[in-house]
Amino acid sequence: MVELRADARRNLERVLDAATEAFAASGPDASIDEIARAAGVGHGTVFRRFPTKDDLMYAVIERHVAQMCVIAEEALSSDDPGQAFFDFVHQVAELAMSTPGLHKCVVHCGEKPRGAELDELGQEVVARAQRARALRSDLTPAEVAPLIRAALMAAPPGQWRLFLEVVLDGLRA
Amino acid sequence: MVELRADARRNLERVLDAATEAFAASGPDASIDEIARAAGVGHGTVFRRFPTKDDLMYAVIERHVAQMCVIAEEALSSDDPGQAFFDFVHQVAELAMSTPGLHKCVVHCGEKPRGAELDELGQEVVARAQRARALRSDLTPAEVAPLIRAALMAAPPGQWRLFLEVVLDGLRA
DNA sequence: CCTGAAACGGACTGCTGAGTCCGCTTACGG
DNA sequence: CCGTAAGCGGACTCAGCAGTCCGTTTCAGG
Repeated sequence: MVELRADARRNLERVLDAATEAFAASGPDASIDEIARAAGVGHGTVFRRFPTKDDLMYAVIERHVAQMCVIAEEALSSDDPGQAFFDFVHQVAELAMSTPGLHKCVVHCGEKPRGAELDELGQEVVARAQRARALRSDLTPAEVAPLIRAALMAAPPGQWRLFLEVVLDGLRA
Repeated sequence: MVELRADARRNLERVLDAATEAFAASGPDASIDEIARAAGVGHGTVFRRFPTKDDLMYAVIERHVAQMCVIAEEALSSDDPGQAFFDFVHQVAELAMSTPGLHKCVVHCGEKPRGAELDELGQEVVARAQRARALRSDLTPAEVAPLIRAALMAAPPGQWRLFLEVVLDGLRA
């Protein structure tokens, strides 16, 4: 890809905007047709840039996932592993729940964009908190994220912070 | 519906058996074709008895939901509302998680077969426990079930009891 | 301005799954 | 054992969605 023609660049931008909006509204179920229509292009145009729907989704959520990785790395560099865990969860939840639809996409994509990296970092944050006796350790580090995610996604619109508190209370050692 | 011809009754039974198995295995995503094939009938036969897929699902899960209603009513007649709540949750969870696929169907169906009734009973169980100061009361009774359900469904196969304990610990006053 | 490569977009394919229809089959009462 | 209504089942319609193809349009450099 040397350079993008001006109209192509414009359309690419429109597609990404429309896709972001659509995925935010409908999660992974948003259809390519719907996105193309909203962007004012034919859906062939979408597929030229993103060979599959998942590729488009990766492009849309990459920024989010990367941001979460940064937060995790900050948590890992803290010298209070317990507090770091709770701060980390709150920050990531805030980010995820600002656009629940997109977060469903992150879950849907699993390891693909940088999900594996994020998982690994998150698990290390948990493991450190457990070693510091700030968290119950009968759950494995890998199990903590699904539990928290499930609680967040199950909450009615305004209530996710409360649901999160309940689960975090249950997780404390 | 006066009487059912012998072959019809036989087929109806086969369909219900196959549907139960299929829904248990795949949740609400099981297809009518798949069920009809497993039952050894054409899918037209399925639709004659159950005009829509949901109707078939209702028939399959009705027994489950009714059973849960009974458990809820027992809990309501206890004179220790706190303990009754925890016993109730454990029993319902045991029932639901014995066939997670069917439970997904129950959730999918929402109010239809007797879901509204079950919700109401469950909420009363919660409310009584809250009044007895056995449960934190910053959640509304209607919010408790979704939270617990989410935790159960998010658990890896063998771990749902642990996930349940975590959430229940978080819910205690 | 003029041309060719890049980009476009919509018609098309292929798939899956719900729900309908109707000609054929079969149970069962007389 | 026979007539008929109940029952059967698969071919069919309809809809939605991912992904492909190709004739047409448009950008941009010479």
